[in-house]
Amino acid sequence: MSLAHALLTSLLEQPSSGYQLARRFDKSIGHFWRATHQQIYRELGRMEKAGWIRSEPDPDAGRGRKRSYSVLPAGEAELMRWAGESAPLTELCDEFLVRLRADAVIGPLGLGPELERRRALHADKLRAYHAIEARDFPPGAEGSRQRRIHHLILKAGIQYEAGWIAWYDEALAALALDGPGEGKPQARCADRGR
Amino acid sequence: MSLAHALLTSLLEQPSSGYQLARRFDKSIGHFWRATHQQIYRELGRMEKAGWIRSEPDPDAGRGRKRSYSVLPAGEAELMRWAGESAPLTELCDEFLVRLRADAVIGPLGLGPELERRRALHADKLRAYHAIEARDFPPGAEGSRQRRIHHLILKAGIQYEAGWIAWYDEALAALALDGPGEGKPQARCADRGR
DNA sequence: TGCTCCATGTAACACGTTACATGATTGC
DNA sequence: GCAATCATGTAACGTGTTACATGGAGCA
Repeated sequence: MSLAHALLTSLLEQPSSGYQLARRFDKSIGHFWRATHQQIYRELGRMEKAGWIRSEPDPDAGRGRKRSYSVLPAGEAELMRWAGESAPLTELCDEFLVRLRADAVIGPLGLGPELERRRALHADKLRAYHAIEARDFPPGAEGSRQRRIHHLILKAGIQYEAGWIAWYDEALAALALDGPGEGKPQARCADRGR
Repeated sequence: MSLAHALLTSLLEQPSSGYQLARRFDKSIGHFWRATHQQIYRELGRMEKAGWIRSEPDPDAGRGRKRSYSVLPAGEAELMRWAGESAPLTELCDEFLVRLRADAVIGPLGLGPELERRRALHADKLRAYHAIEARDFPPGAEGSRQRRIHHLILKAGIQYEAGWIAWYDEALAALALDGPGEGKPQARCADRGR
């Protein structure tokens, strides 16, 4: 149940509506913690029931049924309590590695293009992170503790993407040893028969 | 639903009972895909109903009610079909980064010890992976395509752990700038009042 | 009028986790 | 006999995903 705590953090930074939170999650926290709007609404409901947050029916304009949520002292206390807890490591868990292993067992399946595609996607993300870094954390500026932490979090993303890119390069090189036949899975499948 | 496919791969490598699969998942595939025995039994039931695998009631000895599962042609076909699919990237999703961000918002919470603890855990895993690498993939040996792929998968784990270790070192250095007061969360909490 | 975006929600389902239950075999 | 381990399962729950529904606001 740490989506609740991610939301608390986000609401402390700035009180918002559920919709805004969902959109904001696409940036900042969303880089390392995904949530759909349904999850967020469900969680906001629970948090309000628990007394961690409260909602005002309509803060600025009279349009729609927009609600703005803000954190109550109990919510801040809960966040503080939770942040001090120790949590298990997030383990590496990647579906593509299962596919690779399957490929090892039942002959070459022509994963080359998918490998390239994934490498390109990681490269896109890395570029995006670097752009954010250049804009928000220019070299030379020291920054407050808060900014240093935000920078650290961004660096985790950079490190993660760069690591995958390096690995995909290695994988492409290692699988290229199979030669051009790697692109024709059907032939190999027929070979195995069964 | 890719636990099913991980199990198919594992069963193709060697037909086993559910219990053996659960244990085997602690090694090999388990390094990047976790599953409890309950999940595995549930999934094996579904897969048998789908005609992907079959079970023999008692293969070797007459002990217990052990069942041995093996992959049927339909299961192999399904695995091949699935392996060729393209899947979205696994995104970075780490609870601790949420805690860090919370720490940035509501003052220093003394995350230093937890940071050290997590770095040490990653270092343990890295050491374990390196030991496996030294044992199973000695330098100089070329190996078959299958072995190269297994090595690649292991390298993904190594890369992942090494990346986190580097990041934690950076995080420890960046947060050490706060000085020794970082170890006393209570004082800072009181400061904020509210 | 119809289209798109803003904003909130329900319902059903898939997946993973935790707790608990059961019985068989092995070793002291 | 008793404990530990092997081996399989049920039940309940928490979280995440997908599909669908609703209605207001702004604009062509």
